[in-house]
Amino acid sequence: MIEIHLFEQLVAFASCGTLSAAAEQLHISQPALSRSMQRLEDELGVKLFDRQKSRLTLNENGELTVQYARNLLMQEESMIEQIREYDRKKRTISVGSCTPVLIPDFVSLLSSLYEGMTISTEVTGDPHLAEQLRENKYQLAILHEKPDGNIFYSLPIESEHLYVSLPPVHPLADADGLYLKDLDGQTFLLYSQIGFWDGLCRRKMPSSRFLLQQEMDVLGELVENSAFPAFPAFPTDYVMKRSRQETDRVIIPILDEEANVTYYCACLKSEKARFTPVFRHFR
Amino acid sequence: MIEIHLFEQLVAFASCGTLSAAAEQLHISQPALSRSMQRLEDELGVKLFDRQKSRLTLNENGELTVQYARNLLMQEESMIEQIREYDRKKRTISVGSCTPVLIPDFVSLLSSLYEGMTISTEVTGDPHLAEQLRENKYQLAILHEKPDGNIFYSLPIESEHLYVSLPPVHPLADADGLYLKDLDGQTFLLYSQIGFWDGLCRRKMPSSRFLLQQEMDVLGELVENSAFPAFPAFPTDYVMKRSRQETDRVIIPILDEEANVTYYCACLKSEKARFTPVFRHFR
DNA sequence: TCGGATTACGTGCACCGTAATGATC
DNA sequence: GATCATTACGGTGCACGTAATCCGA
Repeated sequence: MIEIHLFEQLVAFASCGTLSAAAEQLHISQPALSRSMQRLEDELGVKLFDRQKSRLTLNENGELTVQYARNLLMQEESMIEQIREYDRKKRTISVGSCTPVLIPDFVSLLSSLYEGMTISTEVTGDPHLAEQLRENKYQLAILHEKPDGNIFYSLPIESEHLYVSLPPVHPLADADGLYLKDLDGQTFLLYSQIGFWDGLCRRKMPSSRFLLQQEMDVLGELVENSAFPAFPAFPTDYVMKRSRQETDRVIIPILDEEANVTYYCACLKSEKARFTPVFRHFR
Repeated sequence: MIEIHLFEQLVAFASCGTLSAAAEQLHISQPALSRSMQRLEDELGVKLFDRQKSRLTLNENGELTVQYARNLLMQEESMIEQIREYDRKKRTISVGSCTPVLIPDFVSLLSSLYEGMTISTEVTGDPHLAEQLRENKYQLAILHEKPDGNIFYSLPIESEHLYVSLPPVHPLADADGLYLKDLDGQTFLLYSQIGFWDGLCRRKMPSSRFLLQQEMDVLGELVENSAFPAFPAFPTDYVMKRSRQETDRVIIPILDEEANVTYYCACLKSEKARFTPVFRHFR
């Protein structure tokens, strides 16, 4: 068995061209590297270099060995990476959600139920969330519809309604309710992490422009100080229930059928047992 | 980068079940192995074992790592083997021949032309000799016909005629020449390393039985002291020219067209330059 | 003369083995 | 008490770095 660092040093030499350069790159002395290469040849029982007294070059054996060695090193590296990844995955619960609003509560719930676990969350507008759940990219998902396929277990956990926030001076500000198509063509402030709502807005209001905001704070600021209608800007009932902010904005419900959403929490049936505490909490 | 001997030790532990047994197998002390495993966990940053104070077992990470490690070790082993093989191949010239008779001279020719090289020879009746030459199983081949395909370079080097050796009392012993079919049905002594002649005899004399002899000496002995007809038993002209043995056997030429053979020496065109000294010798 | 490889040589520390300790059956 | 793992400790070999040497452009 030949230690892998010898191959590593050989590859360094192949990349650098000289022992001195390679030694520097490896942070060892030149003689040490020289001896290592001699030892490598010795242990292989194969000459790897042409020695012209003041110049060391790889011969055919050497070139071949470098190829193999690169391969071996990559293999070991990837192996180590996968082991670490495997371990990490076991101590993290990965949640994919179509909406940002439920995340904080959901995370604190998970944290209290699964002590020591890392909870990682991702908000995505991707309609293939269920597939990613199946592929184990996520262990839990929050979806805006019940996932089909009998490999999933799911439970409705919350419902939400979409509102639009308008400035009082807006021509539609006195409506009791609005369809999205009524608003089509206007320019909106839109939170970028809005999840699946994003797709709905763009589909129903194809002529509108959306000014994406990464930061909720910035969005709030802009909402207060501009005449743009805004999504979600605390316009969904879930958020409204919780933080009744002071604002002069008019909040108008959207009448489209799709503006009424029930969120489902889902996991693979095979992991149902693991997550019963979560589901019990919502039942 | 993690040294490979740590993985080797881990695999040993997995095979043996306890540190003590593994340590014995590895010819190191138990504490040394214990520390190695701790270091492995440390360098991976991943726990590999369940420690129950007096019993060490692999956890899930450990099982996975063992799988990967076995793989890596096999890969390294095979890599080293291939490097050595590659080197060895460069210092040996491998010759495949359809006949044994030319081998001694041919080997001594090669030995004198390519000092330091190992000459390895194989006599084969396999009709796919040319293919094996193309596939680099051999660098040189001695064939009984010119190989076709313009990837080969070849030169006729010798011709040979097949004779049969009969005891004087044999009913056909006074013939001037014989066709193989005249001999069909009889039982022959046959040298097992006869190469392609073997196939010819069996094809032309399907009803005959052949008593194969591995040793030329034994064959000679049997020829002298039995009434069986024999091949080749010094019956081909090439051999006859060189060693005119004392024998009371009658040597009769075979009249079949195929009994007259020209041998070709061949190599890949791409290796022609390397072997010009050989071909020059025969030209 | 400088840059690069190898050889010579002294040293430190990494790793080993022995011994002791702890734990479990 | 036997077996097994871990910790403690002291010794040693080995690989390292520095220095010297050799060689070639």
